[in-house]
Amino acid sequence: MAVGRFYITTPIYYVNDAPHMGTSYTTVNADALARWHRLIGDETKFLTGTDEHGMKIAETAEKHGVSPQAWTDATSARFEEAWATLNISQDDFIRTTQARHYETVGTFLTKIYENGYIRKDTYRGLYCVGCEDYYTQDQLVDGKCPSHNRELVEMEEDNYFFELSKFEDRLLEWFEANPAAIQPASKRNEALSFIKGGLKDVSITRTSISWGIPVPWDEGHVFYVWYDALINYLTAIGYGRDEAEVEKWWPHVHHLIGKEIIRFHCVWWPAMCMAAGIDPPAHVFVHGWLLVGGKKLSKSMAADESAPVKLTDITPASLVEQFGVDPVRYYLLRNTPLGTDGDFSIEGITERYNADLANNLGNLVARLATVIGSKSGGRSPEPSETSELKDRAAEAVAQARDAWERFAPQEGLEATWRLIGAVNSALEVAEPWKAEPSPEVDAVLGSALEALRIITVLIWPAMPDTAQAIWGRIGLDGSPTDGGLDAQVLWGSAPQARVVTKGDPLFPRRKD
RNA sequence: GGGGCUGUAGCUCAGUCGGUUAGAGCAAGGGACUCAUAAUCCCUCGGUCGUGGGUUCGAGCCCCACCGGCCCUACCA
Repeated sequence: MAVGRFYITTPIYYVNDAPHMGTSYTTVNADALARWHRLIGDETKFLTGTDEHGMKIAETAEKHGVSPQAWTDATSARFEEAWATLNISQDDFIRTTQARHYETVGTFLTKIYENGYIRKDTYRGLYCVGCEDYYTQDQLVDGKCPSHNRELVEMEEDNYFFELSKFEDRLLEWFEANPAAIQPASKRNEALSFIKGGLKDVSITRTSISWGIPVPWDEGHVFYVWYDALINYLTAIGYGRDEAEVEKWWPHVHHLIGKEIIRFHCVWWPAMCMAAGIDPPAHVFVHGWLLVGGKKLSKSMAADESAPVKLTDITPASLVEQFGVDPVRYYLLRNTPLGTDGDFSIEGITERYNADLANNLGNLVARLATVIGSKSGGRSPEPSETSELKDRAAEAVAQARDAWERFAPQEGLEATWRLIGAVNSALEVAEPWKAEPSPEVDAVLGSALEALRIITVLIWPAMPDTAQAIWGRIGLDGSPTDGGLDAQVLWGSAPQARVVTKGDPLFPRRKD
């Protein structure tokens, strides 16, 4: 059950890459979860942002003839725009180039340094001048740099190392004591077996680059990009600046991440927290990847039709333009359970759109409005206390609540769509369009409308615009979130005799 | 190469602790209906649970091998 407070984060996205459907997947899921928790009345903090340091950024900026800061200002803005397009409701958008982040990173890592978990050492390795980075022997292809195919040179550099190896036992204990800290279980096992395989200390600073956060106790060094990035979750709650805020939100955080960064979030990050003397994050939820199964996307989506289509080639804006924001959100949330890999295709989204949105939900809104218009004078009739739909609605609410609590938007929406099916089915049985206006007909239509009202509340976290639109059509003021879920899902709690209007189809059926 | 996750109906996915006849939605076929966006409702079809072994009274589930997909291997949700 809700603890009354909900802090959820996405990873911060690296600004060298444009926002695409992969990053959108994470962000939309986090947004819907945040919205659900706001709906049930939790004090909610939803954090996303951009990761802006590192050599690649500096290089790219130079190539464009601008300063790294100017470059990241421009690219970070693209993420904010993309999230606006997807109706993302973040409470805070963090950038690692902000002063507050420099401050928190300095405080946090100094703490680890003082606690004795950071040591200076000389890093010797094979260095690729093209990449300006080190490689290990087993990363090489034919003894050469995998991306530049050139010979590597033996080099050495003074680095600070985080003594990750000292945390093996403590991490294992933490995993043991907190079986639900990393979900799903399959991903937890993955992290666990990585730890059991033995941990090596990690190099966390560079002297060869300057676009990063300087090491407070040794000015010639900057922190390596991943080490400052993870700390953003603390920056946003004022670590080192506002202890009351930290108390309030930490460690009860929910990190939503993709499976490729398990290691950083489930091994490094908890160890870093331990080293700094704070509790590790309470919950890391790892989702899978959306895969494009070899099906060809339309020309407007892919730059080159002959090339294999990658998810990262699809921009949120192009999809939203084609389908609308809520259908895109719905598809991402509904089609694949969080935690396993899923399939992404234009055929898939079209199918969901037509079946779930146009035929089931959209058509229900339309048919109900029409029949209420002809049989109940266009005013919302009173729902029946003995309607079967009352029980079905309560059931859907309970199932949705349970599902969202478990980070399972897919199941929450499934439960909601079962209720939509029940309303369509109930109308079919009663056939109110055949009868003369009567109290019995009113009871049928009033109950169906009341169920639709509850459906509207339940879809709000996934499709806020659509929920608001239906809310208006069924004659209600304000928003489906007013007063919170418990109040809104009370059967018969809405004002009666409201004006119900039909309007244009919410989701016109698609022919493609 | 090494470490790991995964494979269930044409498609997308459930399947608890090993326990009767493996479920849902979509798609397909049939019927009903005509309020509604050719929508809706009811019924039906559809599975050698990747392959081959093993453990067990009993395996989709546990063990081994192999095959395919994917992630990590120190910058990709």
